[in-house]
Amino acid sequence: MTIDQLDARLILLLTEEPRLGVLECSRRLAVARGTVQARLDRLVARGVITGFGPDISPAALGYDVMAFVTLEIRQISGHDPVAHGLARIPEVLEVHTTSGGGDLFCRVVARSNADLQRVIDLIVDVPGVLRTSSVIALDTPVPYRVLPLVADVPRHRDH
Amino acid sequence: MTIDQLDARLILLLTEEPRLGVLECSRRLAVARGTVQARLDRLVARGVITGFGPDISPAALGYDVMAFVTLEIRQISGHDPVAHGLARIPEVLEVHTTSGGGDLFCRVVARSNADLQRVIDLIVDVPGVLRTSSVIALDTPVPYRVLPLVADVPRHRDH
DNA sequence: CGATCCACCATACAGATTGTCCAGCAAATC
DNA sequence: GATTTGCTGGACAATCTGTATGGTGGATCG
Repeated sequence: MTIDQLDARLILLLTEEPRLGVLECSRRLAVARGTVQARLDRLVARGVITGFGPDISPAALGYDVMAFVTLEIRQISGHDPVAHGLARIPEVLEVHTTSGGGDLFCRVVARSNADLQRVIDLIVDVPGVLRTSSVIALDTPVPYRVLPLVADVPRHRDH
Repeated sequence: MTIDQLDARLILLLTEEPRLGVLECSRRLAVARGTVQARLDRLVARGVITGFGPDISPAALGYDVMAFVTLEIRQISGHDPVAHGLARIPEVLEVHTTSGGGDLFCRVVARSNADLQRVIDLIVDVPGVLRTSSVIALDTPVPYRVLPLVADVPRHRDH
């Protein structure tokens, strides 16, 4: 279940210039348009490409502070209800359960350091949350990326 | 520096159905095509929309294991060289410097738990890295999202 | 108050792109 | 050897894009 070189090149191309249409891609990749179309459909069907949504910068919306929060939760309450409660907080951008056991881990944003306190208070108010410990991200030397993984396609013959 | 309701509706629409063209958007939002075009341009220019790249699922590429790694680094070496070294590892998806001080925080993926060990070894080999502690993400009850922030646009009159 | 600026609407037109279908081929599969 | 799969190259109508125009109402400013 891997992707081949053409897939990788297509993904790379689209990542660098997302506005490209199928036709233009086919020209750049020197393959037939139908091929690009088929590959794209296949990548989406396989779940490799999960979407083409616009990428939004929370910072540009005024959410300048980003932090990672580890939650200790009450064991008996289980992960799900807590995760549900967290999902209702817009500033909570993602939530993961961790290997630790009774812990959840989440990424949050806030408009300022003071605002972060408000957000953390919201989190603490979620039933089942016992304690939180947060770490503020000051800088992001390597922003989220996946391309290196994609570019790293050797001669896996697929299928 | 906020966005108004129309911007928000446009972003929401595009997130839900990214393949929509400008024209179709204008129909759905009941505004003129030129307006949508102008809004989109403005959002991109302002940095609110940072791109339209395809979203890739590492899991679909065979990277089933995701983990968060906290790095303790040698103070004198500084953040940057270390971050640089980390950036060379494809499995390192993002790196943040944290409020702690001598710490870096990163998200990594791997093909398996055993493979994670390999990745961590790569990280430890980066000059300046003293120690690592990693937490494996078992599940992701709330996948990364930004829409709630966008949807949360009251009557901020912009400008 | 009148002039001006700005965002938006409505419309237009040429050129390009999309969705779709078809036939021919080559390599891999059974 | 027969079949399936993936790619090519071509073709079509319908649609969309880039770009431009003029007109309108609201807000700002001297």
